[in-house]
Amino acid sequence: MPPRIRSEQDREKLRASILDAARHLFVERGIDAVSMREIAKKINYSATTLYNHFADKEALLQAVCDEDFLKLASGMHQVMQLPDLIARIQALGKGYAMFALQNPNHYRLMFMTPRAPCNPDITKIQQGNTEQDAYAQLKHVVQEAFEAGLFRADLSDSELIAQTIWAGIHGVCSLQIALGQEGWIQWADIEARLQLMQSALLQGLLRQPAPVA
Amino acid sequence: MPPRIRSEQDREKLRASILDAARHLFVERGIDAVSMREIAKKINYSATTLYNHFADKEALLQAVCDEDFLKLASGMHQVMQLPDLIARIQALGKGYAMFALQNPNHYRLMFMTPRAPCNPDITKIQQGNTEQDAYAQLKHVVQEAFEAGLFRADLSDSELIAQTIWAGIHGVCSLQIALGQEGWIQWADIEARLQLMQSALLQGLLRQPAPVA
DNA sequence: GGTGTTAAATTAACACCGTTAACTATTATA
DNA sequence: TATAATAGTTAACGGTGTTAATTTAACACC
Repeated sequence: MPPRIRSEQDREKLRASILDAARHLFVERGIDAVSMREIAKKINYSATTLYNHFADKEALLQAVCDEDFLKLASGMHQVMQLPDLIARIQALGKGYAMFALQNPNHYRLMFMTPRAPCNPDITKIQQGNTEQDAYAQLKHVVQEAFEAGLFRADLSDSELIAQTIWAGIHGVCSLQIALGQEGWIQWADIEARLQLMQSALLQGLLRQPAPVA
Repeated sequence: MPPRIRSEQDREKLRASILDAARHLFVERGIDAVSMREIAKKINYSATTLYNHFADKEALLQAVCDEDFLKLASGMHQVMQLPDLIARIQALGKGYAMFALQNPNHYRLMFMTPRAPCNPDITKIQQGNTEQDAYAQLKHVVQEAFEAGLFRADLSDSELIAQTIWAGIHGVCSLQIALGQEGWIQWADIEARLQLMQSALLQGLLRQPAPVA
């Protein structure tokens, strides 16, 4: 009932703990199944307190997403050290898929759920900044490979190439997340599906015949 | 207030009109944003009447989905007449993508939304029946092509191949549906993305070097 | 030390949601 | 004509996101 917080630092702490609680519940039970009241109860506050830190549920969701985008991007960033361009693309795909499959509910929130016609400018992420935007990293390395002449001669748009690679990996991951439990499909092993998507796409896009698996 | 319906036929009619109203609203505003009360109001009934025809919202949703699956499958079925196997695969992909992009909210419901751990056996669709199951059709033609020796020699699992092709097309469509309006991505033309995904995948999977676009 | 001000947190309330129970009015049948 | 079944209704329950009004405590200042 009293203000338990006066310092700006403590305020940040509470904000973070709201985000944490929300993230845990979202991951555990999915997005729509979690109420503001539950999130609040988990950290022993009343629901209305959340509104002192986030405008509404959508904004809270967006904040959780932002953190996840950063986490994904920073994971990717490590991989960007690899010297070989093709190996780098492959490692990006692998890392991206790992993130998706290990955080299916985050991934769903981030890449499988259309939100406000377009994400308003509420997000704190600097899109295009390779340190914060995983897609920008893929775009960058594909661009490098393109300039090195590694792609088929009839391909003239490196952004289109990057988007195709992204879509391929995303397709495997998102089908697995959405329908992986469906009994009526005899899913092949998810590793095999990812592997084949990677190799087939690269084989189809690269000038040189066969990349090393 | 009175029973406006006595014959079994009229009962079917009402059921169909509920499905229609639900579909329209879902397509218009998305799934979660539509309430049972709204659906009912649209056909001038009270909300509880819907429960005489469908166990709950989930079941109504499932019924709408079932109809869409059938529609998709029957669209695919026409294409299966094409004599050339590769052309058939390409046409399947094209038709699938058309359906997805023209019915984004249906598609979201069908392939981008994980529901009950697995879709219970409530569905009326006969999975595996090529007349009712679009995936079964793709599987079938890929199997044929596999047996005709059209794929790379190191590929030994035709189901894995089919799932990879599906994932590729699905990846392009679902990214478009979920993020197509996002301003921070300079999306290439959707037709070009579909085209490249098709040609690159086939190029990477087929034994013969280049399929005809 | 008393005073006002400000900020954090709470309770109460609103309008809506999916769903169930109880009820009403009509029809078919006996 | 009485009875049973059925199609539809209203009322209600517990839950949702969110807002308004209110309490409580800490601070700044005279």
